[in-house]
Amino acid sequence: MAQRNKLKFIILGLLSENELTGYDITKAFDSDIGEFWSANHSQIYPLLKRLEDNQLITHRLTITGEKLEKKSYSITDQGTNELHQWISEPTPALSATKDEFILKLYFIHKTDDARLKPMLTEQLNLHKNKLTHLQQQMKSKFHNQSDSNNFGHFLILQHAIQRETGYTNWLTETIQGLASN
Amino acid sequence: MAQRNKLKFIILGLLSENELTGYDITKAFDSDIGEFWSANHSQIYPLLKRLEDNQLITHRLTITGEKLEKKSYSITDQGTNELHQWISEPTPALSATKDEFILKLYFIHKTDDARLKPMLTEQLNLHKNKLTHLQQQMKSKFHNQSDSNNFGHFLILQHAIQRETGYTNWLTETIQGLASN
DNA sequence: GCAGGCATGTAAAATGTTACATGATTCG
DNA sequence: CGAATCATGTAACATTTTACATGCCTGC
Repeated sequence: MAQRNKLKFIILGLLSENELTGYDITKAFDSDIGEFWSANHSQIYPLLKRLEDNQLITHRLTITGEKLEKKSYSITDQGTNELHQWISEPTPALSATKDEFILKLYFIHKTDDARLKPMLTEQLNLHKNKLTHLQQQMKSKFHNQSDSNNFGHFLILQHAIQRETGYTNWLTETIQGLASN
Repeated sequence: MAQRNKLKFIILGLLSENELTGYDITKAFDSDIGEFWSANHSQIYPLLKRLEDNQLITHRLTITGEKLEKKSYSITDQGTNELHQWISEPTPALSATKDEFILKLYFIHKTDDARLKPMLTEQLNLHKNKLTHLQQQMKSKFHNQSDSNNFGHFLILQHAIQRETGYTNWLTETIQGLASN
């Protein structure tokens, strides 16, 4: 009975904090949530409609300027219930971490394969950049200590920083190991 | 131009090592590759057909026992080319790590939320089990030193062990932090 | 006035999951 | 001889990505 449709709960979760438009939700995937989930606006708008049909959210219309209409969505009691039920129920499945680079690595057999060094170096740069970005986020949002009102966000940032640190260390050591051959 | 259809390359990669049936490929996702990718047989069989139509693989029929037919697939030169082209080209995108537990955590705000401890403990058990499993794999496949003919596999196992070690450490420390409140 | 961002949607295609469906072989 | 595993497929559905499509607002 693995819970599918996680996007539904992301939307409910975001709306449980603030009244938001589809556009706002789309943007959330470019920043905060983008660290650990992705979605496009073409997926979000239809889902917002469906959630409203199911009475988990409602919206009110706002006019910006002369006539630009915004739909500001908010969560209903029923939506809040479903959100908390989802959070409370077990999360038993460890879904495979789909990392294309790791996949490629799997098919490299020889220690002296010439493709190894450039591949590892490329990934090291990517993960270093991500780590820097995460550390900046941590600094700007929590000034290095947990905010008692956003504990979960603090924890996942801490976790992501720890993960990227481990990833870059592993890459660095592996590259060094190659060089000494 | 992000390369999609990674399953295609997993199949090509597996077939570049051995002649395999669809059933064998399906099983590979329960063991080795299962650590970092997933796929069902209902996705594999149609894709095998499509890859054969595109002349990247071929098959020969084998009879097991009296009449059970097996299709043993092998890679063609063209398939080998595409595989190596994929491995050689850059892997620039860092896709978001979709972890449902992390998602739930994001929507927990208070440090004293009663759901935190059971959630973290559940995940700790899952990741400890995974770590144990990975360590056993490492032992049985590489007896703690890299096999010069499966270097990539060694590296990704090493990476996965490092990742799960970090994950369990973070969970353990977070649980301890809760207890001291 | 125009470029970039705000704002909302639909369509088509690809990808992935769950369920349905069938039959053979091996081992106990 | 029956259960587990080998072996291959299709159908229906859900999810995700890419492209198409439109129009307003703000700041320069």
